Amino acid sequence: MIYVICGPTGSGKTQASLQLAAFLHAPIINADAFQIYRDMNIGTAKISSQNPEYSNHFLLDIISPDQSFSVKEYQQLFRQTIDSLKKRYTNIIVVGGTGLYIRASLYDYNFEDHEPDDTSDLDHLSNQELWDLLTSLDEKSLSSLHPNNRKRVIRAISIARTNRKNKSENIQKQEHKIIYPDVSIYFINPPRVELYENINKRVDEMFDLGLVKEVEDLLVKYHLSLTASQAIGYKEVIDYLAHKMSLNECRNLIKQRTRNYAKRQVTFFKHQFDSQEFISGEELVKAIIKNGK
RNA sequence: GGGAGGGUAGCGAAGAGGCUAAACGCGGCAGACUGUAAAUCUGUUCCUUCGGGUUCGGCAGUUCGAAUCUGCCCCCUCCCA
Repeated sequence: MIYVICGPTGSGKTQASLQLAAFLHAPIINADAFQIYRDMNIGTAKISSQNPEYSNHFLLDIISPDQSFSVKEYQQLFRQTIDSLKKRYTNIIVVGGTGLYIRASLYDYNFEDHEPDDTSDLDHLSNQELWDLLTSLDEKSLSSLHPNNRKRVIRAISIARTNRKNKSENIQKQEHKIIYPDVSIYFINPPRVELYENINKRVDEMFDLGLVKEVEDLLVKYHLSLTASQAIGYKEVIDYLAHKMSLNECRNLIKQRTRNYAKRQVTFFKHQFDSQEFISGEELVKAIIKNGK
């Protein structure tokens, strides 16, 4: 049985996963795009490596912060990990807040074979010009995109011009089903006010734990990759260290962006997954334990 | 006490007689999501029974018509004393 625990940051996923892991004798697979990275600990609210449960985690601390990472790589790693863990365990827990990673891994997403090509030749084009270009290459993909969403429009163009199949064809070929037979998805969705308060509190705690120092060390040790440098809590501290804002502004900005991010996560989980919803991690754990007895 | 500049929607900030329920930004709310996803993007945001109603510090005026002009009053900031 695969137990997927999802929810916004600060909803209590980690705590719930640890309790469930103990109850179900299950390993935990991380589904968080930034806990993947080594040496990014405080800002990602990662479980401490000192915690005895740490060794029970997979897909945690597996990539160096100077490396880029993508859903496709995650999907591969996830499926390999599930396959090997299934030989040893009857239950597996998946926890994380990165909806796309979870969805791409669970569902029959099938990313194109070719690496995305260099799209720098498209940079100077206007949104409208990109849109027109995509219209000529893959008209069907237009319906799922917005002209202002450059990043996605460029991606669709890139796929269409480097692969045999374009994006819309590829998606059409999929069945949009979960590929594993035994998955249950649990969604922790706390009341908004409570969630936001918790996020604010947690950001303060991160600073108390030495977030600024962690970022300083990170910058000394690595040249952060494009993906790693996008982490909330890190990019803001980097700007603070570059004297672009005060410490207080930095702290408030992190809180702000984390709240905004949490809202986006809620939207994703609410609509992209068929899940059982709980208002807290405790409720979730209670329900599963009750069920298991 | 003298002088100058201000008070606009939750916040910041435009607007200087009609085209203004009031640009824009932030925040809030809602949404999208198939290779950067802690990313990227969209919609909405005075009230409303969708007919309309009530707004731009307050009151009183001018005007066919005022957030915009006049008078008085109340606050705020800065300069001189």
